[in-house]
Parts: sequence; C-alpha cells; structure tokens
Amino acid sequence: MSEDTPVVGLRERKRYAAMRLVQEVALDLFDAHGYADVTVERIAAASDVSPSSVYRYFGTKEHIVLWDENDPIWFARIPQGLRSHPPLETLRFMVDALVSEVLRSDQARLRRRISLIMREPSVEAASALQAYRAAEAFGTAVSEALGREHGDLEVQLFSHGVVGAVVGGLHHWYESAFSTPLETIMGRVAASFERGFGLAD
Amino acid sequence: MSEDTPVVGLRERKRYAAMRLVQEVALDLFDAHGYADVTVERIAAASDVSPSSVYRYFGTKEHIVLWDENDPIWFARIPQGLRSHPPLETLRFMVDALVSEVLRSDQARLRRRISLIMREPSVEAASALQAYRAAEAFGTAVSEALGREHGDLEVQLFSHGVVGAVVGGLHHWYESAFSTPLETIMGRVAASFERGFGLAD
DNA sequence: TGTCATCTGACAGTGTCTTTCATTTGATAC
DNA sequence: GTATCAAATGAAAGACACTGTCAGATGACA
Repeated sequence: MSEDTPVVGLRERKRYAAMRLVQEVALDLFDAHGYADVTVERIAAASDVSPSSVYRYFGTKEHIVLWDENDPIWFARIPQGLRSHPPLETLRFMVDALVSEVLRSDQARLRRRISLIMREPSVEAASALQAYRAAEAFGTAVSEALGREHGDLEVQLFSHGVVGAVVGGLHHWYESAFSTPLETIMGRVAASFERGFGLAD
Repeated sequence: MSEDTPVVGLRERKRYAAMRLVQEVALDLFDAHGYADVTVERIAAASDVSPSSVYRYFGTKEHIVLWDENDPIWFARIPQGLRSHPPLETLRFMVDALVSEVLRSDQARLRRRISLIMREPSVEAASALQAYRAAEAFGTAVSEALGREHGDLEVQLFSHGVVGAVVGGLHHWYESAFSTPLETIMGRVAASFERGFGLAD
C-alpha cells in the first residue's frame, strides 16, 4: 500500500503487452522484407490483433517504430529537474541519466529502431517532428523555471539548439555503427553548451 | 554571351511558371477550406494541370507548401562561403543575406507558407525533415572546409545545433505573429553561437 | 522542317488511415 | 458470485495520397 505502484490494471497491462509484441513483430518483419514491403495488415495478422487496434495503439505505421514505453517518464522528469537546478545543469543531469538508462535497457531493440529511423525517410520525418516537439516542450519548461515569458527568444534558441545537437549526436552514434560510446557523445553535447563549441574560428 | 545567364529554356520556364501557379492556387484553397479538405486532385483541376504533373513537380502534397524556388541557390552558396571564411563568420554572413533576401521577396506568401507549416502536422513533419537534412549538408560542408573527417563529432553537434536554433527562431517569429524583426532573431542566433547562450546559470 | 528526347495527361492499382457499429471484456458496486 | 457500466476490440466500407504505365503532345536541336 505504501509502494508507489501506480495500481496499473489488467486492461492497461494487456494493452502494453500487445504494443510491445506488435513492435517486436513489426521490427522483425521490417528487417526481413523491408519497411515498405510490409503492410500494417500483415503486421496485425502476425501479431494476432486487428489492423484497427494497431492504428489505435500507434496512430501511424511510423509510430510503430518510434513508440517507446519510457518516453512519458522522461518527459515528466524534465520540469522536475528544472525546479531545483539551472538549465545547463539539468541538461547534464538528464543526459547522464538517459545514457545510463539506455545502457541498461534493451539496446538491441533501440539500435534496430534507430537504424530504421535513419533508413526510412517517412520514419525519419516523424522522428524529426518528435524532436521538434520535444524542443518546444523543453523550452516551455525552461521558460517557466526561469520565470520568463512563454516563448522567450533566448530560451527558444537554447532549447531548439540543445535538442538539435542531441539529434546530431544520435546521428553520429548511428553513423559510427554505434561504436562511439554514447556517454562520450552526450558529454560533448553538454560541454558544447557549457563551454562553447570548439570550432577553430 | 559573357553574362552568367544560365540559358534557361522555354521548357524550364514553363515548368517553374506552372509550379508557382499551383503553389499559389493551393495556398488559396488551403486558406479557404483547410489543408485536409483540399485534395491534390482539386488543386490540379483549379490549376489546369493533371494530378500526375502536380506529383511530378512536388512529389508530395506537403511539398506544394514547402517548395521554394530559391532554396537551391542558398544551398549552393554555403560551401562557397566556407571556402573563404570560418564557420561562425559564414553563419553570420549567410543569416544576414537570408534576412535581407526575405525582406525583399514575397513576404505575404512566405508567411502563409510558414503558418501552414506550423498548423499542419504532416507539413510540419516534412519541414522538420528538411531542416534535419540541411543540418547534415551544412555539417558536411563545414567538415570539408575545416579539413576534418566526414561526420566529425564536434562539427556534427555544431551544425545540428545551429540549424536547430534557426528553426527555433523561425518558430518564435511565427508565434510573435511575425512582429519580432527577423534580423533581431537571426542576430541572436549568430550571437548565441559566437558568445554563448545567455541563460543565467 | 524533321527527328529525337522529354514532358504531359489518363487511368488503374496499392496501401495508409478514418469512421462507424456491433460485440466483447475488464472495472466497479452490490 | 452476479449485475451494470464503461471502454476496448474487430469487422468492414470508404477517402485519398501516391505509384507505375503508356500513348500522345511539345519543346530542343540539327
């Protein structure tokens, strides 16, 4: 009773289990036959759910790849961190936490998802939109924490710049065939905004 | 004969004229009835071209909005600038040129296009992908100019960070109902990367 | 003016995504 | 346990973005 278990009912558990299964099945099919040649109908049949449910779960075919169970948790932590620390420190903090979480979690699936994102333009577009939205959300949280008005120019440039750099870092990770350690990459992202971009000028 | 006129033939001139017309007609229809409720077929009929041609011109419905005649010219100028100036100076230079070009050109159309991008998620996604691709191209050009290897981490973070900030600036412009002067916004973008982001920390 | 390469329009087809409705299934009170 | 209610599911029809193909038209060039 004193545990902070969110009292998640059977309904929700089944839903998440089904979503995990559909994503897994879809990733397998995409790897085997290519993204374009696998229809949503086929994914649904192979996962024993109706196509209707796949669309109810993910909304679009692209989001079968993009969906991540833990994303909402991350989004919730940002305003929390900003309440007690300045933006750059929060950035460093979040980025560290994210890296160690990623290293702990299902890396194989994550890499397959990132590879698909980088290979399929439609998935790439949906992913880019997600990043853009994340930058907006981050900017809003920073504005509130600093007591600036919503949409403050400096904050806007900062939040979009940071998210842009993170995205660039993930691209670098993929391009290096995931060989550059993620902590190296994200450490540089944080350092760039703390001490400036080290381009000879 | 000594002029650098690209000797543009009748064929190409007609093509561009048709594209301009289709975009204009489409923007009018979108404003009148909403993006989702205007089919490509309808746009084609109202522009007196076949739907096939609309797809040949723009590729997708979203790119009817995104297409800009002058984009290729801009892309071509980047490596040129980087050959003679360091990245931050080139950034400042390009951003200034872009602003004065925008102020000179058809602003009404530009604002209608930006408004559509911000309002319609599918157009927003395609636009975000374009920005992402631009960051890649910019990064490649910077790497070459600085003699670093392709995909150099610092360059990657810089180029994506810069493009992210520019995108954030455009968002701010839109949110302010285009009242914040574009030169103020873009000046801040350049300054942020030259002297650091001025967030109290 | 004639020949060639390229562009255009017409048309059929595929797959994504939406909407609607009857049916099933988990949540809650008794 | 059983009844009641809210929500999720599956089935099916339809809209429309987009692709591929082919015959005909049109500009480029000798």
